[in-house]
Amino acid sequence: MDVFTAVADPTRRSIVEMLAHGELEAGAIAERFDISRPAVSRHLRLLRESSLVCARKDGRRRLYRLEGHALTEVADWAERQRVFWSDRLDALERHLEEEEERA
Amino acid sequence: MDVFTAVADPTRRSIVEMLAHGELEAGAIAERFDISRPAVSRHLRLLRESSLVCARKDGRRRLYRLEGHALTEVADWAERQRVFWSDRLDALERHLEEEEERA
DNA sequence: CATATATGTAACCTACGTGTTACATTTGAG
DNA sequence: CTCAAATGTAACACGTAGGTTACATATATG
Repeated sequence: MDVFTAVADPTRRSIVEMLAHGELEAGAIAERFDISRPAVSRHLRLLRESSLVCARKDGRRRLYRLEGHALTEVADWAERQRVFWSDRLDALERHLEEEEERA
Repeated sequence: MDVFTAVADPTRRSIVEMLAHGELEAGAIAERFDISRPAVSRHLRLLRESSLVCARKDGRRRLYRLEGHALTEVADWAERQRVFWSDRLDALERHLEEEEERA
């Protein structure tokens, strides 16, 4: 699964947000959702397969943490398109659009 | 449809990339894909509904162009998570350095 | 006005993603 | 050794996304 698809799911985005603040074990992640633990486990696998997170074993627990690279891919793509777009517009057009948005 | 889901589809990402370089009419977009025109038309509608693009009529053609905000939403989210993550990583490195100093 | 062109909509089909429950696997503890 | 805890996997159900073809809706043009 590619990174964009991985991040399209709201549950997986939430997991990414959790892990952005630090390492968490699978159980701790699962208990923050209303869905079943296997469902969360699947999301974690998809996040691993898309390289958004990685996991390490600690006894019988698995500790998940965020992997920066994949996130950068998303941010960079979106930012690059946005830059092309804004370069393409001249200052006047941009100004007029902002006027319309305020109206 | 939310922006993340909109951007998860490779066809729609290609359309966004095309439009980042300038306005295009529906037909010009459609002919660059192997799928049927109605299929592309649907993608365009989804992109409109998620505010990634907007369209204006010009005679019997419809000219599509990129809309900046929605893209920014994606870029900002990804970048924000990445920053939290790297801040967290810096903290860990600092912690480990302190450990070393004590050793 | 009649017709062709450009585009979107509707109805339908299929594949796939996401949920569930039941089971397997690993590992710490008594 | 045995058992419970933590986690992942398998099999299945089901909704929805995305493809197709057929049709509808403007709008330019002869």
